[in-house]
Amino acid sequence: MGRKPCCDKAHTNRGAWTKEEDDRLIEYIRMNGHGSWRSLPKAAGLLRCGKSCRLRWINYLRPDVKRGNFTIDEDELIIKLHKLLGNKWSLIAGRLPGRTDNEIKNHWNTHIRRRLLRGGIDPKTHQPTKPTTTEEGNCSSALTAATTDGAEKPPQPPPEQQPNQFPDGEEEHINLELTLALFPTPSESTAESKLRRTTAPDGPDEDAGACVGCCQLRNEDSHQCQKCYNQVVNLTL
DNA sequence: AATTTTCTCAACCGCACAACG
DNA sequence: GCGTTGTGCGGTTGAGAAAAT
Repeated sequence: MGRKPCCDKAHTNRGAWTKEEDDRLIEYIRMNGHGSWRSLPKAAGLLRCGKSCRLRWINYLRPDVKRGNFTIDEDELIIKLHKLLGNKWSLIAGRLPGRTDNEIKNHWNTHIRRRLLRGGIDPKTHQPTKPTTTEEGNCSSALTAATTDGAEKPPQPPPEQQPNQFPDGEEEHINLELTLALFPTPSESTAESKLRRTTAPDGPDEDAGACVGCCQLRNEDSHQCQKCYNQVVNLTL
């Protein structure tokens, strides 16, 4: 017995999508919604695996996908979120409207990671790979300093305008604007229902935090989740 | 101009997890 | 509680583009 494969590889197209396939997928989802990804390819007349359709839609065809280069601000936000969340690309993507987890993951691996290494920062721990000054050890400055393959370096704002700089070693808190859906709708993904953005004007509880491990709302004095012992991050900053 | 090397990123793969019967 | 199914996530691959020689 065992589980059926997600698709019949012998009868599915693989590799790059054609314009015709894209059009067909867009048209089908526009008319019917995606519904069950598994049954979508057949219904849409595509010789593709449901997973492949989903990926193509989410990463490329969705109308709200932002294409093009990442801005310095986006890079810095990615670094900060990565420091906080690790390789939770989908959560990081949730904080960058129009960016997909795959795009951010690629950007991290091909650009940011390398820049951090060049700047003497370990991209896994976000700590200096060797003893450095405070300034050198700052991920953001490492990012911009290491962008320097010469002319690539962007103009720097004056020090007082540098975003998210926390002198004196003060702990950095960034606005995650996270909230929890207690009663997720069926259409929401699991991760989305656990940790999703909010536009609620009143915002979350002043003392609330979210565990980066189990994604549960925590209203605890401690900075450690009592359930899974992961870090609890502030929701209000 | 031709060839080789490096880089980028779309797509695939396998696993984990939740939902359901 | 267990097995099956569907979905989503993170790691990895490989084709094509760009740069270097």
